[in-house]
Amino acid sequence: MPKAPSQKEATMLDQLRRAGLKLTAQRLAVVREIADDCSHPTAQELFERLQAGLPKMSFATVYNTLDALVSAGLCTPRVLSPGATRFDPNTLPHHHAVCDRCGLVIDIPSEIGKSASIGSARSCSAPRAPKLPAGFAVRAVEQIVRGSCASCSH
Amino acid sequence: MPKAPSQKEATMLDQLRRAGLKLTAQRLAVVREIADDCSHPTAQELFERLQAGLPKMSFATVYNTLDALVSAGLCTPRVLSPGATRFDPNTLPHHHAVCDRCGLVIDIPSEIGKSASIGSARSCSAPRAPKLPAGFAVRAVEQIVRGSCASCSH
DNA sequence: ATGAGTGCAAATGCTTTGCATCCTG
DNA sequence: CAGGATGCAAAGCATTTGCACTCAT
Repeated sequence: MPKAPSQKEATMLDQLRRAGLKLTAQRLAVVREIADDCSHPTAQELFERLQAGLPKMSFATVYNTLDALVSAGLCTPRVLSPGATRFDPNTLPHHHAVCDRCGLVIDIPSEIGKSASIGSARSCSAPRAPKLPAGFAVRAVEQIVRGSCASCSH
Repeated sequence: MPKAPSQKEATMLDQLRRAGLKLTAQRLAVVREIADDCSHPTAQELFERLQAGLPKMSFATVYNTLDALVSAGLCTPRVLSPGATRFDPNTLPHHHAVCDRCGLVIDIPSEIGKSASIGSARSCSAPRAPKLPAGFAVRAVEQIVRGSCASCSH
């Protein structure tokens, strides 16, 4: 049996509707696939998974839909390593840990208010950034922690 | 007249020699081109500039040489936006400001010891990273400040 | 019914690879 | 003079584009 729509999924569909975008079978499938996926999939990966349910879906549609989600502010493209853009449905401020060896990506919630050595995206997003070039208007701050995950460090 | 070799250039060549790599005309040219370049050029850009002095140099050689520099720890590949890897000869800990509109990349020195909301790479590189996944061995922390540069904000 | 959305296939852009040739150490 | 390095061209991926057709609204 098909699983029930998650909260996140429902919200994303709702926002797509509000943005005046048509809810096609392909978009429903992409949203369902990515809404609760914290693995930061690439377009390739999503395409492959979606083949199961929609054998005729094309790459172009996957990219189109992801672009629509990005434009609607429902997910963020991330280039965490060379080769492929990943898509991140987590719209809360957070950073990423990336394993150099296996490529695993793990979300790191930014702890707002904590006197962190790693600042949160929110607290950094306007003031306090040190020595920024004059006139630079900050929109977002990303942090990437590189290293080896538990499995790869054995 | 050809400009005199910079300090940085001389050091890089020295380290390549120490690494047992042959100093070919192509490598000399790549090192000279990148050593004091803080614009974070792509392989394409370097290739185009190098054409002037070495019309027969191939792409493969540019990539080979850059790989050699990276392996020797003399420069770092950076994927700051989708599409192309940039090469960064600055080996001191620092972060980057990236302009969303024109793609300009600006180095931000990490101010070690400052109680910064943006932590320095060094101070973050082992302890203090909040809520890191258990067993994750940190090698480096990157920060990317996204927004609009002075010219693009007009 | 109408225009946004889709599928297909070809094109593009960055990077890698295979192999014969060259040249540094 | 031997093995690393180069040049060339073709192959490999990720992503984009053009266009005729389809379908959600």
